[in-house]
Amino acid sequence: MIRILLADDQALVRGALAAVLRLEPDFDVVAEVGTGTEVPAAARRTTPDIALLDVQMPGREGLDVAADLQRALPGCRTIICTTFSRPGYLARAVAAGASGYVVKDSPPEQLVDAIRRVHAGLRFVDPALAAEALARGASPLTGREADVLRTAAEGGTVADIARALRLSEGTVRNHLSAAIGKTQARTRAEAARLAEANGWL
Amino acid sequence: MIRILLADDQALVRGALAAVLRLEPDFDVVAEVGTGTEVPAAARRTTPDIALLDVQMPGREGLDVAADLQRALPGCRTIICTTFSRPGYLARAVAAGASGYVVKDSPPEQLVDAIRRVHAGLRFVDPALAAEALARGASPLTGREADVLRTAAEGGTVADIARALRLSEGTVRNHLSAAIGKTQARTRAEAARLAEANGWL
DNA sequence: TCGTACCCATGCCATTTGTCATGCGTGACC
DNA sequence: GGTCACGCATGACAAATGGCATGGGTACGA
Repeated sequence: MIRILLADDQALVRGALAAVLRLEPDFDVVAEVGTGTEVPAAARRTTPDIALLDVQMPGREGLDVAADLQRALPGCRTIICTTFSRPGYLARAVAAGASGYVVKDSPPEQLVDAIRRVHAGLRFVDPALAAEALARGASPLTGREADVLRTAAEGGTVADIARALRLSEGTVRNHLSAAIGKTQARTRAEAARLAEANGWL
Repeated sequence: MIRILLADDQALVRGALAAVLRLEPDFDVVAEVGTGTEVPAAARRTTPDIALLDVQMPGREGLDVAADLQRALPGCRTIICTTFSRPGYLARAVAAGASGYVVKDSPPEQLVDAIRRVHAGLRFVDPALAAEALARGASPLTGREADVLRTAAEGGTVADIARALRLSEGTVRNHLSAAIGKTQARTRAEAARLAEANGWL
């Protein structure tokens, strides 16, 4: 039996996924949680073989949780399962030690297939996304530029960003300017959109 | 038997939902489609009792499709099922003749319950969302303000928006200014975020 | 040790943006 | 017919923004 931990904040989706996974005779969904913070405790309690994590969850992001889980339970492999096919997310997932990456666009069989492969010690990455990631490459943004752009995405003024990040306004403008240039955008809003779409934030 | 049409662009979610609905002995999922444009044809072919529509789908939005479906197959009742609990969406769903509105956050039992109620001729709206909608009220934006704000959300400059909407730049600035005032924002980006979050776009 | 990359900051300047006042036309409503 | 809300436009002005140059500090690898 393959023991599975399921983490997704949308109860309807989580329940439905659990139902479809339980249809496989060799699958056993041993835990279902709705937040990232619950994952470590649930994993220690149920010792799953596979942790299926959504990227966006209240509390802690799936990508952060994956890294911790990797250290705490080396026997448990993680698969990231998300709505967003963003190259940057894939890169971060791999860096966090995830063994698989499945996009929610793909058919259910692909998820089942991914779980079997990862359980067998292989890796699985959505083919279309893998190609996309290779084409787009890594994030051109420096850490600070990403911080500033992330805060700018809220829609506040330069003063707001500077206050939130405890920087001078001039510095914020410089980082924004650099980010706008690197993303080939013309306004910070566009830069934020592009960076977000690529998973660079 | 309650005949159900399922429309959701995420194949994994769609498949999982179909699986969980098929567990109910009196439910029959007669059609599964991944785009809004496929819905009318599939509905005519399979004559479902209930159409379960996601809001965001490629092609046509679920809300638009709902209105058409209402006219074409009066016997088929629609339930909107979406990730987003936005008051504005609920208002538009009701206007489009939908009989139910379920948020994907809610547990699977609630969806099953909603389907049974709607099939029985009742209405069903997620309780938390209904309260939210009452509290926030309708959109304060005029049609043109919403247009401008929607275009502004792409991140372009005033000139871009003016060109896209064939308006003068001054007019665009006026609409933006009005929208910023009404949403109590301080930048157009913030106004766009707030309006989007409320489903006013 | 040097070069390089990054972070932080300051200052300057042209452009863009947000705000306001004002005007005109249209359609809805009393 | 008058009033009102709305869309569209123009003009003007203060503030915010985006480029760009410059300089200092730190960390890291050659």
